[in-house]
Amino acid sequence: MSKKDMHITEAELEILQVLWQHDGTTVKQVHEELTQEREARYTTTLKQMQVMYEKGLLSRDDSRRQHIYYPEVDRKKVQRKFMDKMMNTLFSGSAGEMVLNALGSYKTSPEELDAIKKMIDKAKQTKKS
Amino acid sequence: MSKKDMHITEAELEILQVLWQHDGTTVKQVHEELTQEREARYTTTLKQMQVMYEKGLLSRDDSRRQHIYYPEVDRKKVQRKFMDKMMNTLFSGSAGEMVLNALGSYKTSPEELDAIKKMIDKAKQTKKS
DNA sequence: ACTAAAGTACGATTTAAATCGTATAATGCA
DNA sequence: TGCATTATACGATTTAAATCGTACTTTAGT
Repeated sequence: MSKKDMHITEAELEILQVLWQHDGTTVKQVHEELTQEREARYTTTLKQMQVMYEKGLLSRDDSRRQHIYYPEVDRKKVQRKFMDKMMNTLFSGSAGEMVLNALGSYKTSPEELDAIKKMIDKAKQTKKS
Repeated sequence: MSKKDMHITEAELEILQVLWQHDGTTVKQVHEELTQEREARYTTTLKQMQVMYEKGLLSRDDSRRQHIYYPEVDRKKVQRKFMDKMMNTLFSGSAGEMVLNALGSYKTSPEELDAIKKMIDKAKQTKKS
């Protein structure tokens, strides 16, 4: 299965989230972050990361005893993939509806609001010219 | 399990999507819509809807032979729940990041862009006062 | 050199979701 | 009435994800 259409599970997503935030992560680190949210045995986390490694979702440096893992999938691409699915199954394919909903539901900082406005203006600009 | 924290699966979401678009739907209708996307036996769809009915996700009128199903979960609430999860596991909890990403990735109609702008202005207004 | 501590490896099990086949019931119509 | 058609009911199976226990390995400290 190509990495492009690889199915990423819930648990895998949680692990990726941790890995994306560091530059090389041990199983121990990941496990500690995960278990702040929910319970799990250490070997469960370990096994999951091993499976992800076999699938090619992660790479690792095993030259030392404590292996160091790295994400091998691009965060932006994964975000995109999940957004696509959500847009299709929950917002009838409308990005606008999704965005309106998000802005209506969550607090957003003024800086981000400005950034969004700029992005909209840019999009309109492109359309006009 | 309360409907509030009920876990909704992928397949269930697809079925809900169809039901939300009609005012009462037969298994046959749902099945026909689903199989435009992917293959499945009729009894698979039927069984899924029966399970959803038992879980309370759907209600139905079985006074006639051909049962009519209705969604019993609110679309907005389900959207919200899935967005929450996505925001947390993929956008580090930042709605702004998610919105910027969505606007950058998908085409959005000028009307919707205006609507979004209005919403931003309203949000800012609230903040100031 | 021995042992405790801290790792990884990996098969086996459990849990949950999705799929399907077969039985049965109701309906319409020749 | 009898039969083909179109439904639902539901147990059983398959598939996939997540979890865990136990065995083994490496390292550091004494």
